[in-house]
Formats: sequence, C-alpha cells, structure tokens
Amino acid sequence: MPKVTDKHKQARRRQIVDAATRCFARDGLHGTSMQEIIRESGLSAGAIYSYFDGKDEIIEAIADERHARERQLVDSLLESDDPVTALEEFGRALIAALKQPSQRRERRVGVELWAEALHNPRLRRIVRRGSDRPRAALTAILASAQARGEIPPGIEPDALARAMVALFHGFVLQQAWDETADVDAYLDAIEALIRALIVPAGGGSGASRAAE
Amino acid sequence: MPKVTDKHKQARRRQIVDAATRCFARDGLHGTSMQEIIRESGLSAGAIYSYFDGKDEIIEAIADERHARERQLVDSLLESDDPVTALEEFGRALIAALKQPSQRRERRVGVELWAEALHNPRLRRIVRRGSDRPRAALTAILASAQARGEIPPGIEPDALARAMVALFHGFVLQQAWDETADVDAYLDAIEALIRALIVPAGGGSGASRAAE
Amino acid sequence: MPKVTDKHKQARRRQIVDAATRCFARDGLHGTSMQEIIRESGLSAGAIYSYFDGKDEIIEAIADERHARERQLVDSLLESDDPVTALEEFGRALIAALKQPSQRRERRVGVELWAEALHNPRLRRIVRRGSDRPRAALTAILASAQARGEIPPGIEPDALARAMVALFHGFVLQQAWDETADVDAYLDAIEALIRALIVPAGGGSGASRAAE
Amino acid sequence: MPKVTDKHKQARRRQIVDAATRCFARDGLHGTSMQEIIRESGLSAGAIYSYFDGKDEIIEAIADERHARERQLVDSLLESDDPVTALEEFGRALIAALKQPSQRRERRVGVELWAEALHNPRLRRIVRRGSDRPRAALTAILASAQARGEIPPGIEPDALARAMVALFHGFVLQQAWDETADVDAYLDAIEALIRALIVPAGGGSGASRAAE
DNA sequence: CATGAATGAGTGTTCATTCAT
DNA sequence: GATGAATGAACACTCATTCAT
Repeated sequence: MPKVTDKHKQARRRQIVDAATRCFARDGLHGTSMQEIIRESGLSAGAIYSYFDGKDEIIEAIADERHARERQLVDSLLESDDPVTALEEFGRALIAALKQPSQRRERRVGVELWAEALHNPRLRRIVRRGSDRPRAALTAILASAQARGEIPPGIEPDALARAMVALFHGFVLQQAWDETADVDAYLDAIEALIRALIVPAGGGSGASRAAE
Repeated sequence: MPKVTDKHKQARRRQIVDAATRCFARDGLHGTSMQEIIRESGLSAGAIYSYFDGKDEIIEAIADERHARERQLVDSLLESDDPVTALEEFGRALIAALKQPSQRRERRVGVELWAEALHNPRLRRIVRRGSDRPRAALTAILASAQARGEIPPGIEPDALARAMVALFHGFVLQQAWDETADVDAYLDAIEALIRALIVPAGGGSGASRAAE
Repeated sequence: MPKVTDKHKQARRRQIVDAATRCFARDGLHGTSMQEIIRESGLSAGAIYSYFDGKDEIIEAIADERHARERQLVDSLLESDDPVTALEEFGRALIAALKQPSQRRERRVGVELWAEALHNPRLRRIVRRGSDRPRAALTAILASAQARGEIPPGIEPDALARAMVALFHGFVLQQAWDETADVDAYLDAIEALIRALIVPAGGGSGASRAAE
Repeated sequence: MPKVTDKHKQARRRQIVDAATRCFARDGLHGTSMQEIIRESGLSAGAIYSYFDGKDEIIEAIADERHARERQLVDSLLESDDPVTALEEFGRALIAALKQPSQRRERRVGVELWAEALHNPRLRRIVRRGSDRPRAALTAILASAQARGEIPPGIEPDALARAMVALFHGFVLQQAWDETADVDAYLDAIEALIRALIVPAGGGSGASRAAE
C-alpha cells in the first residue's frame, strides 16, 4: 500500500511544516529550536528526522511551498493575451494574497527566508526561483505592452518588472513590521502608479486616468 | 584628557562594528559567532565586551549607523520647497547610495536586520525609525505636491510614500541576492514610473514625459 | 509507562546530586565547574541540563535533601509527650547524625550552603527552613518543659532553642574544619550542659541559680 | 621617609580591605568581582595589585583582621585569675561584639570565610587560628575551674570549650541569616545555660546530675 | 517503526590579572 | 608610581542530531 503510506507521509510533512511555520513566525528561524518544533508538532524528534533530514530541510520545504504558491499566482498572469488585462489580474491576485490574514505568518517567515537565502545557496536558489520567474513573466508582459505602444519606450521592461516585484516585496516587509499597514490604500496607490504609466490606446494622459 | 580617551573609544567601536559588519555580511547574523568577530577585529573577547554589552548591542550599533545614514539621505529631501525637485534630489541620493559598492556589505546586513527586527523589539524600533521617518517626509512632500495639483487626487499620499519606500527596500533585496542587478536601469525605470504620475503644471501627460 | 520513566528520572537526579555533592565537598560550590560535575557524574552536559535547569538548581536540590533529612530528625523530637525524653531523643539522633562518616561530605557542603544562602534568596528560604522548623519545635518543647517547671523560668524558650541549634551548627562547622574533632566528648559535654539546666523533679536546682 | 610611606601603605590597604568587605558582605566572596572592589575602593586596578597580590590575599587580609580582633577578645579572657570571672568577662565582650551593628558586615563576611576555609588551606590556617586559640584559652580556664571544683568533673574541658565556641559561631550564623534575631535574649539564655553548670562554691549541684 | 534520552561541540560572556603608557 | 585597556582561559549553558530501546 504505497499510496496510503505516501498520503500518510504527506500528511506528516504537512504537520511538521505547519508547526515549524508557526514557530518560525513567532520566534524567528534562529530563535526556534528543533525542540520547539517537536513540541509544537506533537511528534517525536525521531519522527521528524525520519521525514526531514534536519532543520535546514524543513526551512527549504517552507520556502518551496512559498515558491509554489507564487508560481501559481504568476501562472494566472500568463493566461491572458492582453498585457494590461494580465497586469490587472496580477494586481487582483496580489490583493487577495496580501489581504489574507492567514498568510501573515507565511509572509513573516518569508522575510526570514530572504535573509537566510543570502548565506545558504540551496535556499537562495529556491527563494530566487520565487521572484525570478514572476519577474521574467512580468518582463515578457511589459515588453509586449511596450511593443504595442501601451508603455512608453525607453524603459527597460526588466527594470520595470523589478520595480513591480519591489513594490510587492517592499510592502510585504512593511506589513511584517506593522500589521496595521493599510493594504487597500497601498494597492490603490500602486495601481494608480502603474496605470499612470500606461499610454492609453487613444491618447491623453494615463495619469489623468489614474484619478478616475 | 578625556578627548583622547573618547577618540580612542570611538575608534575601537568603529573597529569592532566594521569587523562585525564584514562577518555578518559574509556569514549572516546567526552564522557569525563572537569568536569570529573577535578574530576579524583583531581584539580580544574582553576588549570587545568592554565596548559593547554583547552581540545584540553590536547589531544595534550597526542598525543605528544605517538609520543615521538614511536620516541624512532624508534630510536632503526636506531642503527644497518644491516637492518635485525634492523628489528628484531624493532620487539622486538614492542612486548614489545604491551604486556605491562599498555599501553592498551594509545593505546585505540590512536585509538580515529586517528579519531580526521581526523578533527583537529594540531592533525593530531602530530599524523602523530608518523607514518611518523617510516615509513621513515623503508623505508630506507628496501631500504638498497633491495640494498643488502636481499629483492626481484620490491617491493616499502615505500609501504612495509606502510605495516609494518599497521601491527602495525591494531593490535593496534584489541587489543583495544578485549583485549584478542593473542599478541604472532600475533607477531609470522608477524615475519614469514616478514621473508618469506627476501632472505637468501646464497640461500634456506625465507619461509622455517619462519617455523623454 | 510513567513509573519506569519516573524511577529513571529519580535515579538520574540521584546520580547528578551525588556527583555534585562529591565535587562541592572537595572543591567548594564555586570551585566546582559544571564540567567537573559532568565528568564526576559520567553523564553529558546535555543530560544534566535535562534534569536540572542549571547549577543553582542542583545546589537547591542538595539543600532540599538536607532540609528533608533534618525535618525527619526533628519529627522524632515531637513523638514523645515528655519534653525531657524528647530532648534526649533529639540528642541521640544528633549523635547518630554527627558520627556518620558518610555524612561528613554533606555537612561540609552544608557549610557552603550557609554562606551561599546569605546572597541567594531562594536558597536562603530552603536553608532556613532546615533550622527554623527544628528551632520552632525545640521552642515548643522547652516552653512546655518550662511550664512544667522542669526548666527554670526567666529564660526565653526561643533563645534557648537558638542556643541548641547553635550547638549543632557550631559543631558541624568545627567538624568540617577538623575531622578529628571528638564527637563523643562533644556530645557528652552538651548533654551535661543541657542537663545542668533541667530542674530535677524533686527539688533543689542548678536552674534556680540560673534565675538568680 | 619610610615611615610616611608605610603609613600611606597601611592607609591604602585599609581603603582596599574596607571596600572589599563592603562588597563581600553585599554580594558574597564569589559574587564580587575585582572590578567591583576597584570601583568601590575608588582606586585603579594597578593600584590594588600593588598592595595585594590578588583577590585571595585581600580575603586573607580580611580574615587576618578578624582573627586579630578575636584574639584581643580572648586576651581579656586571660587577664583574670578567677575562671568564673574570666568567663563573665568573655561573655561581656561577646555581648559587645554581637550587638555592634557596625560589625554585622564583618560577621556576614565571616560566614563566607568559614566556607572558603574548607577549600583554601592558607585561609583555613588563618580562620582556625581565630577559633583554635580562643578554644585553647577557654579549655585552660575550664580545666582550672574544674580543678577548683567549680565545674563538675567528668566533662572534657576541651569539649565544653568547643560548645562555647559553637554557641558563638552558631549565633553569628543565625544573625547573618536573620538580622532581627534577639541578641539580648540569646545572651541571657546562654548565660543561664553556662551558669547552670557552675557548681556554687558552697553546695548542692546541677553538675552532680550532669555526671549521673 | 517510533521514541525521547543522550550527546558534546559550540555558544555568548566573564573576570582575575598584566603591562605599555 | 599609577593607570586602566587589554588579555584569553574558563565559565555556564544550548541545541541539532543520533541511536538504543
């Protein structure tokens, strides 16, 4: 019965990853001991080590999950052929992500992962995959929009994509520091910012539309 | 002769903070042991502990320095009465800061501090001072620009300020992960982004100017 | 199977407390490092710290044991209704305690605890319980003896109880300093000292002189 | 001018010993760092080390002083030819010593010295001189009193002397633990205790009972 | 297969003492 | 002589990981 075993295995890994995420969000990656994860998960030390090779692998699993979720978010970006619509979709997905309180914990841990990725090459690869791929997708969309004349020429699409990723990461950080940061106002502001850039198909300023 | 003693003290603290910054940038806040800082600084354990109460205090000193440097950057913001000019000044200061390779190390450590600040209240206070004050200054400038009609109404100035801080933090992160990230192109892109938003005094769209 | 675990736990604590007692008796509370206790106990650092929160707690456990043993000694005091008999019982228990060479080590450590108790409030509470309770019991016996006329009036029973406790503590100290101190002669002497005070049932008394 | 220098030296040693005594009474022998003694004395580290070879020597100096003071107390014992009078003198000196609040500190440190003496041979020699000599003197007096028939036969004079020393040490300990311990009542009680033993020149005796 | 007691190298920190100035 | 900055071995304690049961 490999399937049952596999399901069981997945469930146990879930249990461990969830417990670890709670601990990491509360006390930080380095402020959390394996003992705490053991206690929080309700499993034994041996059990945990039979599902993960060690603390680092649990951290990587968390990073992997985050990356997978972000990839899903990006995939929605690629569905539409119209770049502007795609960006709007992206924006909406972002809203959903940033407003979900259930993901606050994950985002806090995310900030820890950013720092950890600076010194752990395996983790860096995972974490960067989570922003390199979205950025590449954004770059493609923006290049295409630029080709259509919807975005002024003379701006590097990749640099603009970086700016959009920065707007996301930067707000994740602000929200991690201050839970009361106003998500809706922020999303309105960056929407205005981005729309201002978009050259309307039939002339007149993008900026004026931002105020509509 | 208190001056000599004081100068000496400052020099020793410099020596320790610099050594620690090198270590932290290389191995991370938690990947660096006091032993390493001791070796890197060329001082003895006892000497270091006579200048700092412990590892945490060294970290705080580094955060404090960073905050002080950011405050200087912000102060230049406030000098001009014209909001748009002020923003340009700010942008230029940003360019200078992000392009200085000598500060790469500091920015890498900065990312570590963001994560650490999530769990260390003292540090959070220091780190947040470094972005709350700039944000407040930006908010004031943007509100004033908005009052003058230079920025479309209907956008929360504070949210827009958050976006600008995010554009900074977000790129610091990307640069920490990938030293080859193109600073100039990024700065061009965010300049275009911001300019697009600015309603020209006499008519035509900001977006069109962004392409100039 | 909580019983096995519990028994095991008790046995390990015994092992640690015994090793620590040997170390403390040999090198003093402060002359003994945890490393020495680790070596002497044959356990690892981690093992010891899983049974005790730290060195202080090991010391407290030793003090607790001593206190428990002293309470048992005192309980024998309270069994008899006749104060004089009770005192005799107490004296005999004392003899047994002071003559047991196996307790030499414990008594040496006891002297260390007296000193430590001066500066460690938790320990002071434990150590004082070990002499306050016996003293209170002695006070009650002496008061009752005084009420029966067996001890001359005009002496504070509590002060006399203090004197008896002092005779015990003081000799423990002398014996700690000089193992050859003659226990039997000492016990004879204090027996004589105390008996001299007791007013014989039928009349003329040394005690009457004491009240003069 | 060796004399002036010598006086100066003595004064400095005083200053250091006094500062150390204050520290030791407050925080214990091992809870006091040289740094604290340095601060408390108002001298520099180098200065202190030019007057004492180290912490241990400061402790020995304190023990020496204590011993010298106790010897003076004992010397008064030997002045009188009449043992009973001598004992009374001794008791009176004791009263004075125990009631002086200024010596509370010294007595607290004294208890620390008892413990330290158990593991430091040099200190043990000093500390024991402080009770061996008084005990020897008491033994002589008691033997002489016994020879005159003032103390019942059959009691070892040395053991009785030990008891008297114990009455002193034991109360010092109680007072160190509890400053409110009633000195006067205690002195009354031990006076009664000792007088009960003394066979009145002309008659029936408690002592006869003691020998039973 | 699961457990959790045990490991021991490593941590941050202290402190009696020295010695260049 | 006096200073006090500097030393570095030693300290109490932690924690990711293992393995006998």
